[in-house]
Amino acid sequence: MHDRPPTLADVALRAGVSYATADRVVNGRGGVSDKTVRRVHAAVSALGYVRNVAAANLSQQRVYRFVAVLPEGSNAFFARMRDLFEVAAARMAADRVTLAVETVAAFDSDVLRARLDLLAGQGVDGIALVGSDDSSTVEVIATLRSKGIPVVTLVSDVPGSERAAYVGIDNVIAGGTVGRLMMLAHGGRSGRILPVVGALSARDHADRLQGLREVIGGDITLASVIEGRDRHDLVETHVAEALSADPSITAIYSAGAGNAGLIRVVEALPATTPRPIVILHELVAHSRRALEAGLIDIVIDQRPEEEVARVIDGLRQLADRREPVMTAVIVPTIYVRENLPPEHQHTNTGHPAR
Amino acid sequence: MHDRPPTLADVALRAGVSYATADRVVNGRGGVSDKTVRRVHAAVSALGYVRNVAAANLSQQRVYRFVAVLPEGSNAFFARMRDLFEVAAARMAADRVTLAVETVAAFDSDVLRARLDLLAGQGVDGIALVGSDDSSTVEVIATLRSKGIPVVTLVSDVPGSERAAYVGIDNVIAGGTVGRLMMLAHGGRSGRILPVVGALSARDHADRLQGLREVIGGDITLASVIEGRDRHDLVETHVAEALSADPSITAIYSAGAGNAGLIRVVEALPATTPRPIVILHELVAHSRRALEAGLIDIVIDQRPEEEVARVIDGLRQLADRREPVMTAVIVPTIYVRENLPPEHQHTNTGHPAR
DNA sequence: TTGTAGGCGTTATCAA
DNA sequence: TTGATAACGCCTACAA
Repeated sequence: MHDRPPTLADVALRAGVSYATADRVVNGRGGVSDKTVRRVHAAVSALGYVRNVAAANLSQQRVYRFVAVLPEGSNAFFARMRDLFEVAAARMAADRVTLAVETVAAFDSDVLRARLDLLAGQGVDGIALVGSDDSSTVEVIATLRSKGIPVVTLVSDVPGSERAAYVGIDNVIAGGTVGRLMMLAHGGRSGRILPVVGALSARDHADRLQGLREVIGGDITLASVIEGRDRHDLVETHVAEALSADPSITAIYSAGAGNAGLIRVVEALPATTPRPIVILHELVAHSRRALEAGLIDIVIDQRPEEEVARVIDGLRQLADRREPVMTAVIVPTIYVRENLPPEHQHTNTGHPAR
Repeated sequence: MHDRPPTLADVALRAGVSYATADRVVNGRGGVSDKTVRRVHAAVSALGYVRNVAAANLSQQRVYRFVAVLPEGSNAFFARMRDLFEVAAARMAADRVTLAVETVAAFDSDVLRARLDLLAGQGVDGIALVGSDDSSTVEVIATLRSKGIPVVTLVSDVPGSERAAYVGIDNVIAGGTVGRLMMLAHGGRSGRILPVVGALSARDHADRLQGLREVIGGDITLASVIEGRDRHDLVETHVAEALSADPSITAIYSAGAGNAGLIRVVEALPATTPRPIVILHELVAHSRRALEAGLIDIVIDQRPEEEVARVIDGLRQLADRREPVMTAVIVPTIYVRENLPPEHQHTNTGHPAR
């Protein structure tokens, strides 16, 4: 009735071999005769043996050491992500897995490279990093992989690289989603969307814009793109100018950061005319408040909570060399005022501590 | 540099007591003098000792036995959920946790009770079940809890009960979200929403309607509610009637199941007039296809994948008597045509196998 | 090519 | 009130 799961000892017994031989077969260590191999395999499937990962790790004193490398700086989104990693790290101590969160200067691939080389020498079992497009990053990932250290790209992929997996959204899909919502919100009427990005050269922003273009149609047009460099001051002035220059604008889509500036513009708009429809990315403190205040309509979010969970799960699987289950890309989630998740406790300010 | 995490032996050594004594203190087994207790606690925090769960479970030959009880029948949503549980169960074999998925006749609390009583006698470590409102269920949960078996309610809560946690969406929030989207889609114009539910007596459906009511305003009104008993044939005829009887209807919100019927009605609508805005619940085969075909606008989904993950994680934590982290309710997710997740492999048909 | 045995960190039993 | 120690299932060094 209450039979415990079979152990390797059970398998060995049934196959009529020693424990060590059964182990050699099961773990493919070689040096076993064909006849024996078959006997052991038969016993394994007859008994339904499944290796006990916990016991295995215990015997090896296996400690998982993972590192997440995030861009440093004052970005609210990555501050949130850092929080999430740290909370997760605390929860995992009892499972003998450590997760260190590091920050490197954003967009400086030399610094990143140096840091990763260092980590490679220190017995790290897996690394998660926010990808960037340059070839230098591709190389580092290849180097790490050759040393047996799997790399998972996070938020932004490094397509040509040997990363084991990408955890993040598809930005074309995200932009397309925004497009659909814009269509819906215009309800067949004509309209003009003002697109705001950090820079058109940024891959993710460009992808989002492309997704938007693919979906909008009918009487909806695009105004010329504003590049706000993800800085709220620049976003503020440029958007304010664009709105006063072109009264036909009915909607704003901000594909990048610096949205505090955009929100200030909307807030300052005269109450006489209906404000434009506003959709932007990432649920952070200021976008949440704007949504609650009715200043903006929709926030499209890449769910950092889910991303963090997947990164950790994925790294663990890779370190265990289990079948990599690694499910598909993250689905961008749509927040309106009514389905906001409960507010979390904020720890990292996003500003460098020192 | 590469120091392994401290073990209880390290703690004992530092506290100047035997291993067994340190164990007694750490696990609160009593029978230790105050002085000693303090010494051990001091050592624990000095060294930063964290109990190694894997080793503990190994020594106890701990095998987690969880059971998920789902309503049987031809509901596509629960078929999907069953799939998800089964996939998760397979993945967990190596971690010595078994998860059996059972189905009981929907809405028959006597059958449910009998099944649960049986399980209680069989050494189950935790149960997930889809709640229903009746007092009988409240009692069973209390009984299980008194036997030390934690219960997690899933999809539908049992508020007055002693369930350890609820994993599911807040249906008022879900309805409110729909309300907001309806407002957005009408863009200030007037409109009339046709609400479709399974039954007004169903708690979740009623909650969704309430959420909707709380948000809509302006020139948006509600037509009288259709009760379709979650049957696609009834939904089909009633919705068709309502639409032809009231041409002022601009939108349909289906808070329940039986949406295949609703979709057929929309499909058959004359192409002369713009079709109504349609929002419904749960991403399943037919709602996905309708979204892709442009027959409906939005699907609001409770993310069964995430629910299953949380149930398992929660049950495990409860069984381990760790701090129950159990995060808040699931946030209903909004799908449009563009952000559909990749289609999954379908296993359970939703129809009883025999 | 095959077998033996000690150790991983914890629990629990038996002694002192 | 305290201490010693045999499991638990697996890995691995060593022996045959």
